[in-house]
Amino acid sequence: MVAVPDKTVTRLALYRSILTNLRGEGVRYVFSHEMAELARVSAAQFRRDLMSTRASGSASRGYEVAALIDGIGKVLDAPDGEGAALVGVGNLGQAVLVHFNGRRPKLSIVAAFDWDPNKANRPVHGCLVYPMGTLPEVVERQGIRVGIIAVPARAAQDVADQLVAAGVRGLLNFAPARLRVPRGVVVEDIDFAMALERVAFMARREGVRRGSRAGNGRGRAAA
Amino acid sequence: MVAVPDKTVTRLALYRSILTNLRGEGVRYVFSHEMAELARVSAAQFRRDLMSTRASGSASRGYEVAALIDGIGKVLDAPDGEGAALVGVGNLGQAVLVHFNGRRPKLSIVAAFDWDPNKANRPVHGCLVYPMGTLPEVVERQGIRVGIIAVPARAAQDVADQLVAAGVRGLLNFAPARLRVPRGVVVEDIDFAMALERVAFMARREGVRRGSRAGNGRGRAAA
DNA sequence: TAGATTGTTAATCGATTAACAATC
DNA sequence: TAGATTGTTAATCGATTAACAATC
Repeated sequence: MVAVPDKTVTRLALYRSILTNLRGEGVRYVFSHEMAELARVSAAQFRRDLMSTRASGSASRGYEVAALIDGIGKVLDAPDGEGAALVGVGNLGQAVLVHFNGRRPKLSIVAAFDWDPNKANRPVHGCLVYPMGTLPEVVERQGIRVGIIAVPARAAQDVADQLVAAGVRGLLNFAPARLRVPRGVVVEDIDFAMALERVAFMARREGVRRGSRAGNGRGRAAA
Repeated sequence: MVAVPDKTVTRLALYRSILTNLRGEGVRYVFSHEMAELARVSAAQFRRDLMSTRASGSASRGYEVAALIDGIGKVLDAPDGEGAALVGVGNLGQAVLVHFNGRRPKLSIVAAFDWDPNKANRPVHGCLVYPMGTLPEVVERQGIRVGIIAVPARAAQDVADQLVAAGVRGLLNFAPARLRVPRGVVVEDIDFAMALERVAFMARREGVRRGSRAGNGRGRAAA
């Protein structure tokens, strides 16, 4: 696996998301400056990021959308596909299932867990919900390496410990709690409150600025 | 308003989240190296970030938790508080309401909107839900400047346009769609699928690495 | 005091941008 | 062809880290 910086990974995922939408609209080719505008990066940045995917374009037609999606997949995806486990099937967990449903062929949520016995043993949004007690067995048996924590903050550390003990090496954590994990386990936090604070702050700051092009590309002009 | 880089803003929000938890546990003082471990940054980074808050510590006891929370608030918060509007009260919207509920005294969701007439005109998780048609009037009357988009992708652009037309200058967007907004409007995207892809990739990469300290601080050791 | 931590600057590191020959 | 875009390197920019005197 070639060394790809984290920020490049983030952008590649974004490019793929945009490209998948474009493909859905029937677009076959894109120029770097078109992609750059959608992704809110510079065209040079986009071209440079593509080097890690080995995808190439032509000066006359730009890049073939399908080829880019393939190329990015070769970098980002596990060759044989990968399954993730979701813990917590409340409002948030269900929203995650819906948002994720069939978005990526090589990565899907293959098992969900919940404490509520009424939710167990039936599918929710196409994913079977298991009783919480079966987590170690199910995760281990299915070789799941990625976990999604969508439980209240007070339960998050316990869930993380269980997932890690069962073999999970990457956690997507929605709970507003700092998880302690062993070295080698990756944690990515998504905290709604923090995100909203950031937006509110930046919006206020943007209001102060005199329409300069200062900043990092956010708050871009419309077409 | 002093110029604070976006990344510093992100970290300040994180520090406050951690500090609020610590205060809840009765912790009065912290050293920079303790905060740094929780926030997964270097101690120097933390001390440096604090300079923008004017908060200071003592060599013997470290920083006073309450003073730090105050100092960060002076940088991040609107002096008189601020309200946000939520559009879409499905699973995701409700999860956002619950996660956000009372977490920040100076920033709260003051109005929610939904197309479903059955949801309208009654409170959900403490927030009144208005019929979609009243959005322009309610947002304008309440002077709301921040909006949260928790609707399906196909409706996201229309909602964004409505919010912006009503005066909103910052959008937190959960829909997997690229929003086009006028210059001066800030958009922050939260895409579950992209986040999970990133975690899956980094977890796989971490597995390949030989326990070096390479990387950017993620995947830290437990105590 | 001695040991540890804070506040702050200079040095380093890495990512982004600018530039341009090669290509279509 | 002429004009525009791609692929890739060198220059720039900014953020992070290292270092250390001042402080408790």
